[in-house]
Amino acid sequence: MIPIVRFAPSPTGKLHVGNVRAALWNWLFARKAGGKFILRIDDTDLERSTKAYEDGIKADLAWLGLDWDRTVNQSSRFSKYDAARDKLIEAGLLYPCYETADELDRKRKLQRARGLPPVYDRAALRLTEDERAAFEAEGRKPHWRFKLSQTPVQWTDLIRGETSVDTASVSDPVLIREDGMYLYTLPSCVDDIDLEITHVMRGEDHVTNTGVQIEIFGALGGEAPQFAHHSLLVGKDGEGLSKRLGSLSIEAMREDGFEPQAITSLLARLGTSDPVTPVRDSDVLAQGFDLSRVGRAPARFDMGELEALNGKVLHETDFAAIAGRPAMIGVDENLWLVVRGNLEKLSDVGKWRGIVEGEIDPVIEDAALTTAAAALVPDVLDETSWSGMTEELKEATGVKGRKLFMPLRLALTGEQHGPEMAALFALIGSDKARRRLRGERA
RNA sequence: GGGCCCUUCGUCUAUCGGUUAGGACGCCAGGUUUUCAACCUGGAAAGAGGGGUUCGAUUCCCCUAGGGCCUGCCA
Repeated sequence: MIPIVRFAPSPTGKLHVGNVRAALWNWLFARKAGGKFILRIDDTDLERSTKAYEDGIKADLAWLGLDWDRTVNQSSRFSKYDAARDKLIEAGLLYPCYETADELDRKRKLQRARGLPPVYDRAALRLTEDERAAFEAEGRKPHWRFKLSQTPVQWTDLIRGETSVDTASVSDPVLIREDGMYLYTLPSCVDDIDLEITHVMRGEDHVTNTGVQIEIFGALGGEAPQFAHHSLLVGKDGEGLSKRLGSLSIEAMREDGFEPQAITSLLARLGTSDPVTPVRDSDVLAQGFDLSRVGRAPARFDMGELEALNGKVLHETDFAAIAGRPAMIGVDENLWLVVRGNLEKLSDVGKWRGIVEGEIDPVIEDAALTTAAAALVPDVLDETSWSGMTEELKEATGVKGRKLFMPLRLALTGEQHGPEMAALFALIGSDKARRRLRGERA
């Protein structure tokens, strides 16, 4: 049996690190096993779902290199959900309710105040024909709830092990809203059956849903897939991530200049016992992906860690792999190899290109030294010129070590840190080098 | 309030009752004829607290504390 998994975002917002971790893990799981990865767009909420968000989600996934074998929009499958609805009604497992949202809210508050769990009391089940007719005559439209078995539901979770949810402590879930719109629960089960999903991997915020959905799978006559619930990501300080999702959107990260491989390298292994390392090839991540190495505690997502990893990804990137990027315009392989080890973001390459090809204001720390150096710059520079010049300078002035090299670096690049000077020196050229060493803008 | 899950170096984690509690990232120091990166060597760094069970608990049980999630006509 080849695994078939799905990632099922609602197009009501942007993808963020939490979402993407779930998407990535599903993708890795499928990739490793030679299975299928289905992108299911959960757009049953016609009002909140937008094509723009859907396109954005697809663009983000594509950018991250997560390709899908098939894409399905729930909004085009309502007839299937209708059939499932009818089947459940016929089985007596889907019943109409007439409480308003306010009434339900009041009930819940009352239960809580009395220290009781806020579970729906099934009052609608006790409605007589006449009472129902009266509500309908009032113009009330029903919403529909699934009748839970009120017994413990058990499954072997691929991450959490033996897991159970007692559906006696859960409200009968509303499957269909008053306006006839399907909520997430039923379509998800219908599609999982219909698309022959074998494994559902999602965040642990869905654990209770899984208990409910296993009953729905049964009621629909389908076989429940295997489940794996991973812990959620939390922020650097251990707080829930939901508060600052804005800056954590994949779109924002792309705009910030992060490499997709940095994101996938971190998210694939964060929260597992595998070390986080820069991995350019996602298939390598896939081969090593193993649910038995996933921890159960919430893992911290730290932007600083991503930044560090982003640099490492760049340091190992070959020119050919990156030459086509907009930030690389005007950058040749030679320059790339010289500066890549000093990049944090790809956009930094522009700074170094400017230092080599453009003009800078030299920083003169030791004018006597740099002036002396200017006189020693050969007319034609190659990779060996630097050591020759610095050697002569050392003999002539007696200055050595950091006191010798740092003033030269500052004058020639305007920066305290940077790539190997021998290589940079040659790229800058003798003319410009002389002027910079004399403190002239060049 | 109720339910579920979680708690080992700063971070991610290993440990299936007996270990000098291991690794990775990060950090610090030294080396690599200057810096950054890379690399090499070395180093500091952890069992939330309290009770049990046991010859022996990081490991099993209970309590407390802390954190996450659920508790929607959201997904």
